[in-house]
Amino acid sequence: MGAALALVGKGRHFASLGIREVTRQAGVVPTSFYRHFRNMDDLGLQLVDELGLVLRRMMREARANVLQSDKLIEESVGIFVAHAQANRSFFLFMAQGLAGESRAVQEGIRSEMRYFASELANDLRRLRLMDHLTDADLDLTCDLVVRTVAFSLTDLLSVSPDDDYQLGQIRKRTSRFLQMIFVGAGHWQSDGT
Amino acid sequence: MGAALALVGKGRHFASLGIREVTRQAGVVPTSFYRHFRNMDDLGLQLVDELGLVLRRMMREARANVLQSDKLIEESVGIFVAHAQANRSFFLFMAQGLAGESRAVQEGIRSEMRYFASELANDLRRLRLMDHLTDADLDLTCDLVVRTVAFSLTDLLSVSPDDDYQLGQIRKRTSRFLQMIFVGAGHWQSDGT
DNA sequence: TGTACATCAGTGAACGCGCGTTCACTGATGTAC
DNA sequence: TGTACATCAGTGAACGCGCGTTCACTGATGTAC
Repeated sequence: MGAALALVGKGRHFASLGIREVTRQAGVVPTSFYRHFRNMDDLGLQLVDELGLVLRRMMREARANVLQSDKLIEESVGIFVAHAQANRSFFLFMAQGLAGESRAVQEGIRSEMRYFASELANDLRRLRLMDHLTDADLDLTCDLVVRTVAFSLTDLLSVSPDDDYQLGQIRKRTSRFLQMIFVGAGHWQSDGT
Repeated sequence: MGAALALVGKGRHFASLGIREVTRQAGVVPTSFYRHFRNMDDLGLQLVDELGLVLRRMMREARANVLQSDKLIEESVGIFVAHAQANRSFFLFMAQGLAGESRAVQEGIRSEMRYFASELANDLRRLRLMDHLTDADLDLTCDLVVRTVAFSLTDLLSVSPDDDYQLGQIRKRTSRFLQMIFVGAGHWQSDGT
């Protein structure tokens, strides 16, 4: 699994990887592959599971650091960008998988995103921000937020990992996106939408 | 090119297609491939060009139909969904290419999206909606709109093309996303953001 | 403490097959005179 | 109107190579008695 991730990290698309290629990168004989996976799709699914762990770890850190900040959005985006950098290959895999070949992987990633959005909704409810929204509208907002952040992945992963200027630009732009969404959510239904 | 699109339409990922596979689908001998393309990347780039035409055609139709409507957003989203259905394979290719293997294809699609966003900004300026926004903030808004719509592609393309119920759901959800963004844009800078 | 056995990741040879790419070719269509 | 030539999409045989997958194997580690 580490080898497959490494290849994705080097710019390859997961759908184009072969078994021999992955085992070669892993420094192991091709036959060993079958000890662990039935085929590449199976490997992909196990990567999705591990991706889930990475995301949960990120969420935990975000919750710990953000509560004591007055700049919730900037802080959250910062943590997201930092995690995306630290787990570049995982997030590349995620971005690829959303439009990937395997329906199962696609569904898995989508479900991780749904989970993420619902956790975000819980947090906002707990913090009593957005109290004027119905549950359905809060879910809508959180879904939009998660999508926006996920799309930023594409930007993030296409610039060099140590181009700090561009990274800063993306962070700023993503923060503004989220601010605009939250302004929209703040005025939702209160005016004549 | 049609053959490659057809394979993508059948659920294959562009990155995993081979030359022999494409020519087989085209009903032609493998050698013929080289009459038209240098390699698969080259084919991808030419597909991006054609994708541009498809998008421009869509934009033209949207402009023609939307102006005389009082429900700008629903109407626009409807046209988008209709085009995405009619050119399913093209839009699948677009969704794949955003996180694809070829940097050039990626950049091409991204640039089509930028163009789309800037045209949208021009239209909004011309219609004198959003007059209170600076140019930079209007661009920001339009970028966010285009991203949101593009992300909906992923939803759209993962449901069966004739599942009208789900299609309606996606259309409704996407419209609400855009409404929320425009509410946000409408209150941007006017309150204390 | 020592012996026997189960588990399991990794090995290495072998298979048939489809891959990308080369080459010299054919045959239809358009163009010049 | 007819002849000669250029252009160009497609042909078909051939190449060497890497692919996925099978098989019987080795050797280390853990477990039972």
